[in-house]
Amino acid sequence: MKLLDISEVTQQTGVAASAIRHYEEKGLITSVGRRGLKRLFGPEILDQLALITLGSAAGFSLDEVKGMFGPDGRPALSRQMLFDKADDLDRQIEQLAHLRDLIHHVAECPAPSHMECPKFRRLLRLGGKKKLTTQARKKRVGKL
Amino acid sequence: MKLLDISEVTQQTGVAASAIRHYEEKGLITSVGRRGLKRLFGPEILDQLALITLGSAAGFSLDEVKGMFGPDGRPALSRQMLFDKADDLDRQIEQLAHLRDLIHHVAECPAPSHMECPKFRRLLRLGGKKKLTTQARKKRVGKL
DNA sequence: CTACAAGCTCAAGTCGACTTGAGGTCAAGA
DNA sequence: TCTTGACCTCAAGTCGACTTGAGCTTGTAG
Repeated sequence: MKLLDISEVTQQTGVAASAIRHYEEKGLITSVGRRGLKRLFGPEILDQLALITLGSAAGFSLDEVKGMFGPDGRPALSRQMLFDKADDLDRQIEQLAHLRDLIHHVAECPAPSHMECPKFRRLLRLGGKKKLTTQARKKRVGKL
Repeated sequence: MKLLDISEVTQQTGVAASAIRHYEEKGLITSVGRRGLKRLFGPEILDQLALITLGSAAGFSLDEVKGMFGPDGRPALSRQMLFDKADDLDRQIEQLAHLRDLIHHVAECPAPSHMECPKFRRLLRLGGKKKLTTQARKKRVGKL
């Protein structure tokens, strides 16, 4: 079982070293030891980081991700809270799909002003009235 | 055609007055005039705010929303950029669906540690390798 | 006419998730 | 042994989207 230093982890996951340290500080991950000052991680760190990346890409805060599946893999959230989160995700998905349709329409519709296009307004009316039971957040997911 | 003051707009849209002023300052919307100091808005503001809310709920920055459909309704973005954004949304949707499945599994799986559950790891492996062509951001979408 | 609630402006603050920078440490190669 | 480069810590900074607070203005009800 090979131990990885932080540069190997960043290489294999694309997660910045500063972010990894940040996650450790917040208790989302733990290093298995040190060589001198340098952190050493077990191979499971790769899955854990994939999970953190996925969770935060989906709009959960680090604290929420931590609650969903902590470093030990045991969720700190109740079953009900997890189901609520899954429902939130479904609503978020609906919204995204809705916006995607709207954007497609904008790209294709010849009307000079979309607000005057009845189809656009109809699409617009469909969305945005449901409440989320837990917070969902959004931040930069990726670039170019 | 009735004019609305800012409190009526917040009432009908749920968007805070401070946010509305912020959007105006950033050029996403414009008020049609003033009564004394107080801003007056035309009824189209309701659709415009719905659009802004939807767009930013979907992870776009205010600048991006502004580009997608400015206050005049004419998109400042090329058709290609719009299609790219729509594709990004599709990828984001995939990720969200993926995480939802993972969370459902976490809620239902009896394994003490998810990292040891083969199904969990299989689900985990499926996601998180696609690139977005434009930035997608995430922020607070709603609460409770 | 006067008071007041509601809005206004402008500057500063907040929050989350990192990033950056200064200055320090240390394992390993020459 | 000496040097170096990779890492370290800790404090401070950044970014976006607002929110908050202080102090000012004004249409409208009494």
